[in-house]
Amino acid sequence: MDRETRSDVPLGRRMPQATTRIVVADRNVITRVGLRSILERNTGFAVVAEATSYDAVLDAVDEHGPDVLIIDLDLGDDTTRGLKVVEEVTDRYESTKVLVLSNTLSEMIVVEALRRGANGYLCKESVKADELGHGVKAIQEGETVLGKGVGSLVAHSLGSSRLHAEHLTDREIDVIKNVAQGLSNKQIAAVMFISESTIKFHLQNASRKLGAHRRAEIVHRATSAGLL
Amino acid sequence: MDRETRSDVPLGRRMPQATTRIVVADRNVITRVGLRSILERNTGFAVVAEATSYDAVLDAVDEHGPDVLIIDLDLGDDTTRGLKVVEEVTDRYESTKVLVLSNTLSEMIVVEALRRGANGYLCKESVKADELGHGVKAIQEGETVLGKGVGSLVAHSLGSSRLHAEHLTDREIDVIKNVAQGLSNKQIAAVMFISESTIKFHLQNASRKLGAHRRAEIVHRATSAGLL
DNA sequence: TAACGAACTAGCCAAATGGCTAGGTAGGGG
DNA sequence: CCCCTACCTAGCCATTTGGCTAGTTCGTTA
Repeated sequence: MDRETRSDVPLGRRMPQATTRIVVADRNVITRVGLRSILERNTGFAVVAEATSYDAVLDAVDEHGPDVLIIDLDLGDDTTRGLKVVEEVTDRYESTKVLVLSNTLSEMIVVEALRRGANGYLCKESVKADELGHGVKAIQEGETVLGKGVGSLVAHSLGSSRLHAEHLTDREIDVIKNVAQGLSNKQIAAVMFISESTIKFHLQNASRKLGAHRRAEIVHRATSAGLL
Repeated sequence: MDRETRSDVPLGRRMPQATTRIVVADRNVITRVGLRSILERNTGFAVVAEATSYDAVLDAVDEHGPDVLIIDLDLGDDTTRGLKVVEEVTDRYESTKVLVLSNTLSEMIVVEALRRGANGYLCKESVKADELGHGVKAIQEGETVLGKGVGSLVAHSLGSSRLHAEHLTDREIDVIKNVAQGLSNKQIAAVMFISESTIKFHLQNASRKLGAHRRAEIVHRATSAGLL
């Protein structure tokens, strides 16, 4: 946005590479402090705000208009909200790049995050200290950064027939949650005030979407996809 | 405990509270850096070593004989190994206190960790920055520190009939893993080279131990207990 | 040695599940 | 207006499951 302004500045007097302003979003203090330490170790990076909730992320981006938002998708109870926030930020603030920093590695989540405009996806577990700085720099230069293991996941997804993993409907997720509690179809029908047939219908659809054939597998896949 | 000793020391010459030597064990760099930052913010704490694997923890404790070991139980593929490490450290090095710092909150894990000698259990998600320093100090003074939510979990476990949550056998876990993959008992029997009856036997036992009644629930509970 | 836990096997039966076909409704977007 | 999606319902039938009882073997521990 102020790219024009910058090009007006005489070369000699240009800021010695203006510092990259970063907003960090993670509900975990330890991670926030760790990120700040690692990033500010390199000069040129400044963490200008921290957020611990979805709303706080939006506020912080609104207020600071940072160059990069580093965000953990899991910032509250509503697990799918993180993806929506990514979409909102990349839609509304074109100059703000988004780097997702997750602890779980689910194909569906990665693909969805990228599809909604994320510029990078790193996995907390496997990331090295210097990869963070490099990643942020690379993202600023327009690259897309995929952490170790993430790239192959995306490739796999591209190779498989279902380009964008079909996502479960709200109703299907509700049913699966009840299945995970060990309820029978009849019991689920009772608590959801719908017919047992409908429960089976939703489970059939969920099975197809997840590529599962047994309810135990449905629960497992939905869990590891972070949908529960 | 050493209150007597202290009262012997002339007030003026007393050591300015000898620094607490800490070993941090976590496979995640960000967490390690964050912990170090937060702890060394307070004077009196020194992180003398970091470990990223079970073996490295044992080595580090061996070499440094720290006052406190802060450890994430999930340091590798073998999820139950963390508990064994806690037991080993508290058994062999009586002067080293152990503070477990986990990201998941499972009744079974908490209870097992404490039973094996852990002096504290905090949850990464909910811990506040100052709680860490306070917690380490408290542990050193012989207290047992339970983070927010952890205490009630333990209380609940004490109230319930099964004082120490029965833990699943290796075999049972193997079977459950296959169930999570969506295999039928017959298929599991085939891949494990044992009878279908034995599969059912293991699942019955696992059901009882986990308080589940359906295989989908078994998978869910085993997952959220971090056993898979 | 006796007791114990873990692993293993067998058979029975009611209930639950998976896999299918064949519908109906309401709302949104081209 | 028609198409598409989400949501809802019904019935059929083979297979799987949950829950039980009743055993054997093996290695460890008391």
